[in-house]
Amino acid sequence: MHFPSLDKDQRRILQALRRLGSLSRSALAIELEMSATALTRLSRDLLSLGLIEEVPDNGAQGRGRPAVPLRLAAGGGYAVGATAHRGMLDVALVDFTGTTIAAHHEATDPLDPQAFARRVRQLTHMLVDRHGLLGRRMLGIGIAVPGPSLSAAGDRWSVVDVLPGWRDAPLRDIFSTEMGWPLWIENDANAAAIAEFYLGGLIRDFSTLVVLLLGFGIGAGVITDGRLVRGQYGVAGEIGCLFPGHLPRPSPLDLLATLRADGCALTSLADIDFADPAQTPTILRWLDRAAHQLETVCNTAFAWLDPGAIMLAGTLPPVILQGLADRLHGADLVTTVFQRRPPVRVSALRGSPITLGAALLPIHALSVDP
Amino acid sequence: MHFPSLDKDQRRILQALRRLGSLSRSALAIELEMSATALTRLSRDLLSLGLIEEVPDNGAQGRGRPAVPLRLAAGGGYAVGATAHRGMLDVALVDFTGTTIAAHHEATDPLDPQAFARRVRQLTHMLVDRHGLLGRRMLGIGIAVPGPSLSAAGDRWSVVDVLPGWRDAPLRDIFSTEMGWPLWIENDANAAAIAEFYLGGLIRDFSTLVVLLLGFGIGAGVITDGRLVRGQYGVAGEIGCLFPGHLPRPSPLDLLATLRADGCALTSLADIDFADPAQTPTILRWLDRAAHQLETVCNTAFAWLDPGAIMLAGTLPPVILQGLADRLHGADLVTTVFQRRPPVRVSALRGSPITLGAALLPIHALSVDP
DNA sequence: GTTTTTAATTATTGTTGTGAAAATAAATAA
DNA sequence: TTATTTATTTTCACAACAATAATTAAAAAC
Repeated sequence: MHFPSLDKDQRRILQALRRLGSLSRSALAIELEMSATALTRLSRDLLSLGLIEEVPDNGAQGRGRPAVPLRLAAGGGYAVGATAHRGMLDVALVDFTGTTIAAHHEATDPLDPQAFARRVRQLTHMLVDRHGLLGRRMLGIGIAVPGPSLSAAGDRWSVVDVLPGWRDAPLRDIFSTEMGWPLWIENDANAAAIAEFYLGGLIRDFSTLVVLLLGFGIGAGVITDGRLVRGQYGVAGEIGCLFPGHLPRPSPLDLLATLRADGCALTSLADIDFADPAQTPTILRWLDRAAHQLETVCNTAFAWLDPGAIMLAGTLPPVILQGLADRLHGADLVTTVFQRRPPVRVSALRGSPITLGAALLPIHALSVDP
Repeated sequence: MHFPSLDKDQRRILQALRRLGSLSRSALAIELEMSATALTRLSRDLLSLGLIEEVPDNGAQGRGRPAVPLRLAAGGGYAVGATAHRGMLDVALVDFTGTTIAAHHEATDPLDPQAFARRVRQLTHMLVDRHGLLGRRMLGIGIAVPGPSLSAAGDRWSVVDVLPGWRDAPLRDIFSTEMGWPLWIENDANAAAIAEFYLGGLIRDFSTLVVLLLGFGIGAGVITDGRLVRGQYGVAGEIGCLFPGHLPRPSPLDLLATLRADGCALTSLADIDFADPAQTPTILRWLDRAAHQLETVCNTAFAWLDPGAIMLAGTLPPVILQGLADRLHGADLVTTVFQRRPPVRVSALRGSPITLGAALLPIHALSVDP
């Protein structure tokens, strides 16, 4: 059922192309310290698997036979990602380069895992049909769930309890019998980290990064040396617990609550509007307070993990995330000890990093050795 | 010059034996999901390299040809570890199983890197001679330095400035030209983490752990999935920066300073004595305060890394470390969110975990793929 | 055109690793 | 003693792979 697992050298080629875009065989051979012979064979295999392709018209390059750059082939396969929120269902379809082919977003009644899996299967079939992918290689499906794993194996998940029937259910069994595709289940913040890594371009410059996901609550995804950090029992990055339960934590719901407390009649996160004069003062106050709380988070992230970048992502409007980043840039973070600017940035991904990251999980698994 | 690098499967065998002690070929074949044929070949190679050996008289086991367990061979090689402190020089010699063959501790004038390397070479030759290791396989030398790396490559180090001429010196060049052996340089807390992992028995139960090293200042070593976490620029685990510069941090020097401020005339850490009635009250107060400060450290470690264990190690008397651990056990750490007891323990290693960990670096490098 | 240059491929050859099945080893049970 | 059982080793045919050198390809320089 699984796509044949790739050789270590084949994975190295794919990862180099993912990092550097396109490279000729000879450049790859130098980059990866392999012989040209080996590279010919490996690239032939990858070409015939359809995972890479030659870049067509490549302009003049001077004397000698022109090099033919290779790049990842969009048609190398596709993958599906899905997320469950309360009352929402998100599905994304990406090609082998990670580009979004289609994204689907719908409001639903709260679904139990079985119903969720059935609906995701339906939607997948619909999207596959609509985009003419029938018969093309399905690499698998990634599902991002809010909440940490209950086991290192990732069979059961402590899903936040707004999703009825999810907590402690054997999600892996349920999903894989319901859908039959190769399956990855991952924490939503970890999925977002994967998305920022591959699609946000961080893979070009960094091997270690942290993604702060301001979503339902607040969580973090950590990648070190190109690998997700899950911890001994799968709860690494659960930074929500750093905030005492009786105090507000810097999450979107907290902003919503703050706005309501100040008399703004909002029904959902979507109503938050920085430009609304009724909201601006409250939002500014919240930004100051939330940024102050995030200082601790950033400081401890630096101290423990030394990430090359800390990305802010989540459901908040970009303006508000940028407000947090600006305040953190101005703050006295511990990076100054090492004479570095705090590398806090705002996610620039179009589309939900959670769902995109979920869709990238099957592709990520092809690139990283087990 | 390097010991021939091992096959991935050979490394898997060594790591399984390091983890599980001793296993017969057939048990190994099952454990590692290899064929008996492959295991015979691989174990023959490792036997002829002298890295493993058969366990002699193994009692009755029931019907059938008795299984011959294999184990790591002490004589498979030896490695040297060295640490520089202010006015101290520590060297340890370990065999391939990680057992200490000899340890040497001496007081010196502050040494610059060249002089340090020369002295370590001298001592190594002396210990090698004294223990009849001439001609035996020298796997390399590990050097633990206090302070973080200045680069991901680990060529230059931001060594704490009590060591004159170390900071920002090209340590790798200096040491390797001076000694000529395969060389690893590592942060002292990371070295301690390696020691706890292999010698403290944590490798049996955990793949993710944190070691809090209360040494000159306070630092941490992090291992996730059996690999050291160094971060993007090599400063992961530098948790000293979490404590504001103008306030005391929970380090041995701080305890010393606290005792002195209370009128106890101590000259060095070695004079700290919990049983001394003049010191006890101060130490108790310090323990409460230090444990409270460490709560934050432990909480953020749990939140970011989800370690299977947090080990307390360092130069403080075990009684005092145990006092910290007891207080942390009683504290309301965030692990309780996940219904777990905080797995804080005190190092049980005999000998300096820093120097032992340094000596294990060449051995660790044999086991982990690059 | 011919030469030169660089890129990529194809023999060629030898090495290495592989699992299946058969053989051997060393014990207990009958 | 002989049969049985389990562990390990050997045999063997074969696939994967790598490096060198020779070859082909496609362009620019002459």
